[in-house]
Amino acid sequence: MLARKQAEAADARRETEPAPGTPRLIRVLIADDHPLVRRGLAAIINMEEDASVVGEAGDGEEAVALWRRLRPDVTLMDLRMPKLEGVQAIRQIRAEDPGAGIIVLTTFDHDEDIYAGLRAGAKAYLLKDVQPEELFRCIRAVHAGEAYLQPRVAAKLAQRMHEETLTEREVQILRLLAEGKSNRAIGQALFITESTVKSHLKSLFVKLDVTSRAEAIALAAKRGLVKF
Amino acid sequence: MLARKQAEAADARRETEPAPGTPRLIRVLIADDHPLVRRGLAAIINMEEDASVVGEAGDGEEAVALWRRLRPDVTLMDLRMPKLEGVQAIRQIRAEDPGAGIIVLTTFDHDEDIYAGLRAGAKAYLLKDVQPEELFRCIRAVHAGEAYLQPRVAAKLAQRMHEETLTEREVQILRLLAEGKSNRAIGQALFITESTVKSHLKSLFVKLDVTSRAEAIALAAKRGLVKF
DNA sequence: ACGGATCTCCCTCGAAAGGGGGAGGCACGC
DNA sequence: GCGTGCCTCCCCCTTTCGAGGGAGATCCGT
Repeated sequence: MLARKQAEAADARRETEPAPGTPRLIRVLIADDHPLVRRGLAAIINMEEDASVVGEAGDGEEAVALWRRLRPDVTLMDLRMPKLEGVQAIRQIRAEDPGAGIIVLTTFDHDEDIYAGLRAGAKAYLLKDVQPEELFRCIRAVHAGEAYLQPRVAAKLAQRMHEETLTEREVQILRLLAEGKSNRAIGQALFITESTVKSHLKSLFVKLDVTSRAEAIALAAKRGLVKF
Repeated sequence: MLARKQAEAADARRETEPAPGTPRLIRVLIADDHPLVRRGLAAIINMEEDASVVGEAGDGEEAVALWRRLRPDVTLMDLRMPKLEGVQAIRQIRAEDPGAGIIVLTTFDHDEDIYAGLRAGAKAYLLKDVQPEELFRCIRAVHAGEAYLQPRVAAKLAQRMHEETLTEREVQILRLLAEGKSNRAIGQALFITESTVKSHLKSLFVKLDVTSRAEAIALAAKRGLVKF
């Protein structure tokens, strides 16, 4: 698998390429919707002796397209991006190469995001408050085929295991709830009766351990189940 | 005022200082709680010929302290930071030098944040999705004593003008509401009766143009009036 | 001294929301 | 084929909300 990746990489060398002479650089692709962050990350990664940024993507679609062309060793992927969410982009990439080394690099420490990111196939999940040194360590680890988790992230993930998982329907209802809709409006939106909505809400409240819809919204926001 | 700033800057040259020979560099201080972002920003700013990052702060307190020591020409300030919020840090700095050039650089485009940042005395408000070129332009503008607003930010600000402003009490109640508290609980928290809470809620609903507490929470979250 | 804004508290009343139960249908896995 | 989980809908009942009024107190700027 490694041999194959190297071979494909050889003819795909295009894009930003600051140090061509040096042998065996870790080829990094950056996907982040903030140009400032992309350029900043690229700058500090390129300062490292063993890594080189070969491409930058500003949204999920671009990330997948660039990954196909460049076949980077490591992809740094933000989650919240236009056009295609990071999680979806990861799925598409992993569908083509299950061994692809992808690092989620984001500000969100919601357990839901972490879980979704890793489930999609990311090898590592880093919060943007990491020290640069830790990022470099992570890049090298993923390049070597290893997984990498920050303690904080691992703790969040473990915590999620102990939490009740909501059904698809419950999440739908929770989202509509968070938009401020009434039970009746939720029912109309989902083509079910108000009774059914209440029924779902009941189990929802039990699972989230709350007693009011307002509490439910607050908790859902904290966990990243709904986005504003 | 400019002359004074230059004079003070002369003896304060310490910290990170990559290009000392070149004359009249714009001396930039970065305050952001993400080391990765700090280093990234510093890297690309230092690539510019006329600017140089002289210091990096990881929280609000550090930002104020470093600003005192370094007296930079321009300060890039994130809003959400540990220990001391960006807005507070801006206030403290402006209290010492009303002419201080401060640029808010953040991901939040909530009108409330924008308003608070500029009211505190920032000369510019940039969203992190700006192109690096625009950031450089902004730094130069602020260094020249000018204000700088992105069209998107200006639009948000204009929009806010047409919105009803909430009273202090109403904001307090809105925050407790967003935590999922009942009217009674809110009353107990604020040492007022439930009737009074309802009374405030009435005007709150009218101002926000909503009909339920859930809607109010959703809207407040969108506007940045409450943080999760 | 005045209006205006804000905060405080009170009333009623109908409409939602929440708590307690039960129950049928349906798909999925063991 | 039988349980299990999920979705659907129903009942009753109590509590809370939200809408409609009104009203006194304070502070502040003019």
